[in-house]
Amino acid sequence: MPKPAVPTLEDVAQLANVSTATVSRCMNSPDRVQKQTRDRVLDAVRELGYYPNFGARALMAKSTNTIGAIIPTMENAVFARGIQAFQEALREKGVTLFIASFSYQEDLEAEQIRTLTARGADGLLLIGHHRSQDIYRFLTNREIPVLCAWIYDPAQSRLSIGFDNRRAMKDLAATVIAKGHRRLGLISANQKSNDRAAQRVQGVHDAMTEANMSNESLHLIETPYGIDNGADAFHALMSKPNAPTVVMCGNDVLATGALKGAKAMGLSVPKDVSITGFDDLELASIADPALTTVHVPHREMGKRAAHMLWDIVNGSPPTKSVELETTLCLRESLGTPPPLPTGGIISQH
Amino acid sequence: MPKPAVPTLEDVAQLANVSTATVSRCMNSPDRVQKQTRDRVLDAVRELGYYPNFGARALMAKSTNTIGAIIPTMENAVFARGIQAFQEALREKGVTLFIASFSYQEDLEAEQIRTLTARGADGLLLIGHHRSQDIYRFLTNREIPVLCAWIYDPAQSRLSIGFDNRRAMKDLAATVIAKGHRRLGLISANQKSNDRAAQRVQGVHDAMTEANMSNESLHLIETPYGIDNGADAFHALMSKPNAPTVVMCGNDVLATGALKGAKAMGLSVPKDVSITGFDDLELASIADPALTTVHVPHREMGKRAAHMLWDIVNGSPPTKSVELETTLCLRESLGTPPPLPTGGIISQH
DNA sequence: TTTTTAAATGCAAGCGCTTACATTAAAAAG
DNA sequence: CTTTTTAATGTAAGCGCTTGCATTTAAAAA
Repeated sequence: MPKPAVPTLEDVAQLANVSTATVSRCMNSPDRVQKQTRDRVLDAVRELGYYPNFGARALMAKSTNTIGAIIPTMENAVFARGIQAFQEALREKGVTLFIASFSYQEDLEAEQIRTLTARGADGLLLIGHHRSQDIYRFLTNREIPVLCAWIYDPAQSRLSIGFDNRRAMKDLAATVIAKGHRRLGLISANQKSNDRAAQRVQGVHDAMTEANMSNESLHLIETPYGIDNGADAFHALMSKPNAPTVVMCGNDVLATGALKGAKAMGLSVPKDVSITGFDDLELASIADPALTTVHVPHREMGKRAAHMLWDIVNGSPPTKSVELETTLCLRESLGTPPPLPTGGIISQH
Repeated sequence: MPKPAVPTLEDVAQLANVSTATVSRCMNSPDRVQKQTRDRVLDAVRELGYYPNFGARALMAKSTNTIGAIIPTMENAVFARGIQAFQEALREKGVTLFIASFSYQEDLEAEQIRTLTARGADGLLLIGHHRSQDIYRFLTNREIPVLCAWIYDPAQSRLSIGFDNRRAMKDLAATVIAKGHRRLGLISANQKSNDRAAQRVQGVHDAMTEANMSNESLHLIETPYGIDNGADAFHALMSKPNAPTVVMCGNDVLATGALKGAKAMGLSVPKDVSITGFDDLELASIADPALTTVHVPHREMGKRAAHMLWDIVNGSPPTKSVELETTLCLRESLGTPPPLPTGGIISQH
């Protein structure tokens, strides 16, 4: 039997002619061991290519220096960007980040939470507040520090960092309404599995209520993420009688799809119909016409989330959630409603 | 001292009135224990909210059912997309995926490799072939199965799945040259830290050589990832005397930046200057004008990578690397060179 | 019914590491 | 030169789990 076995503490100890305790000390608190011995040990470590076994270490130590992030999908640039910043900030603190995604399936998220926890994550970054009581109970029992990001909901007591999706969308909708739009279309992600999406829809309702508009004048359509889905939804919306004069979208990707849909239908934006997005991805300013949207500081959120979570894990939790500012980006895709109904099959007499 | 302590195997055993061995068997090979006992144990598990400690388990078992992926950055849609597919395919096999990123810093990648290895990853997905001997030696010693993705280089013996960056770019460049272009600009990512980028540059050289063009007629500029970096690079390229008639870009994001740069300089694409990309992100078809680029099947790559790595880990490694097909996407942004030099400060007499 | 065989379970030895405590050696004090 | 103090190192007990082997129990065969 050949012996490519990975070297253990014991092997190092033997080679350096010391006890395993000493080797361990060399790795964890080098100053507690004499320089001469330390050098000998370090040499052995190098020679053997020793690297401590994480499992064994985690078994003893309370802390693993690892935190986990569980996001819906990496394919959404919004998360990719924020998590990247999150990771970079953690790295500076010497913390390893593990990322897992769950494709917007709630049970899968729960599983990932359990997995990461069992693997000794010191803390978890989650997206949004919405999840089962069960999983929150689990987290509480284990005393796993959790930070929810991409959301700020004053009504929730749980610690979070993010922005007020509802208010941000309300502001945008109010602006839209102020432009004179009265028939609104809204393309949203699935509200059930995505509380941020739900809040944005709420925001539109808020603005409409404030403008004394009935909820009937909102055409809502839910669709999965993706440019083409946005285009399809747009088409569906505009094919109805009494088509909306503006189509608001829950995010920039859907909005870009809507833009594409408009082009396909031969509608000019914003002359025939206005379109808005949310997130302010680079996509939004590249699009033609440039997308009116809401700018969200994803990177800053990721970075600050890292610091917050670190503080929580290390016993000095911030006392309250952090609300980040969003800003309206008014660009070409939003205009005043056309003088006459567009795209509708039925015209008004 | 309160006792929110997380429940262990022992606790479950006690509650169910069996030995820890039995509980362990219930979790790992349920058929080796009588139904009646099993039910009792499972009830206890549920009641206590028990979840096995991964570290302890990894200490014993050889396999952890975890694989790791180490990518340059999540912010590049190309990886986000491929990894998402990778993850989904792994999930179907019940394998957990951990993702780590290294921001194109080689030493950081090495560290992540060590970390993931120490944490018991059964296999690793890496991007490209280029990395230090040291780290390959480490991987070999540990006998960690590794699969390199996003690359297919017949010259390398190491197992990989991907496409031939060099040939794909050569084909594109040949097409460009066939259009009549003789002064080429090339915006590339850093070649040193990114062998895919280097190969693409090589591809352009190949095509030029084949067309009997001297290397001097290629203006190469390296820049970090990002739309604005692409725009800046484009500007730099076009401000030189004897500006290129076509600017090829190492990826779609840089190309989109170039497009933006062209707009800012008042150059019309492709009338005044042609631009090409690589990857065929959604961005490419949304852009105006639509980007000529190379389509890469990122999702398929991710999915197949999952199966390959799984096979490797489970002892039935494929005998050879897999080459995926790329396809040229000829769109509006590539045209014939303008009759007269454009953008250049010096005109030719 | 007794013996054989198989199935179900328990026992206990670690996996590689950390750490309280014991031991030893060296420095400081008397 | 002995005694006290301190720094450096070793000893060994687990952390929570899996698993080979021993033991018990039940079913099958004789």
